[in-house]
Amino acid sequence: MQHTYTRETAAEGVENALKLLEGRWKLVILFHLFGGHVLRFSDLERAIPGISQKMLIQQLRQMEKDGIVRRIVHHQVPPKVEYCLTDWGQALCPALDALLTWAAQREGTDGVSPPAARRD
Amino acid sequence: MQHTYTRETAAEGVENALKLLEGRWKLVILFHLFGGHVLRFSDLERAIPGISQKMLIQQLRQMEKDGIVRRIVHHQVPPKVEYCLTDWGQALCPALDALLTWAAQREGTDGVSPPAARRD
DNA sequence: TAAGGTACTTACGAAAAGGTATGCAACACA
DNA sequence: TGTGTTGCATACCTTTTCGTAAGTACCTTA
Repeated sequence: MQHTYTRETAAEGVENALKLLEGRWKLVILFHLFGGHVLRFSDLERAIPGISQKMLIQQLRQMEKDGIVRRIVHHQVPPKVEYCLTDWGQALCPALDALLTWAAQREGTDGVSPPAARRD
Repeated sequence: MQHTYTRETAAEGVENALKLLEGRWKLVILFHLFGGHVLRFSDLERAIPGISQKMLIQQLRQMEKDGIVRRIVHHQVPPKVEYCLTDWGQALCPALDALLTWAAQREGTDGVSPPAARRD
């Protein structure tokens, strides 16, 4: 299958892709699930210091709705819910790798002299 | 040169890379400059319907500070300022392509049934 | 009967991002 | 002297995002 993009549709496509990854904590969660890891809610909570339950569930739910994360509910008491990546979620790896590679190229390619510290 | 990433540093690296691309209009601007295009402020303004001058200059300035965009000032009256990508900025192409490819894989890989329309 | 563990939900407020509107400096031209 | 062009800067407001804190449902165990 082949796609042809105009400037606008390409920009829109990437924007939509980025929207799925934006949001505080999403990438941290993703990288904890990469590699086929299956983690409980409380595992993630413990693994990611500083995150609140609200944020954790919020980001997980969005990624689930977006088809990146799979949610597995075990009907027990006390409750047990596990999270892992979908195949499509796992397929993110090479794309993120490309970004990482690009970021690493920063020094040496161009005459970007200042350290360019962003103020957020 | 080789990097080894932990879950955390990889997530942080990607986060930092994404921060450079986040922000309304940035990708649209980028895709207008890809291919070595050199555009004036007013060209971009006209090329991107809906953008305000404030947003345009704001995003351009950030990308300039981040080393993605180069700003060329011609001291004339009326003023003439041109914008183009740095080499590093151009190097973004393959990474964005990887994202586009990933996004296009959505259907067919996994059992993501609903169209998953995001409410923004 | 009370305490505890798990996976959430909800209310509230601060901060950041984004949009609209207006102003300004410099000079050329009429 | 007044008007027009270009590339911004600034003030103000709305919307979205993020963080904190508290509460809930369910059943188990002491």
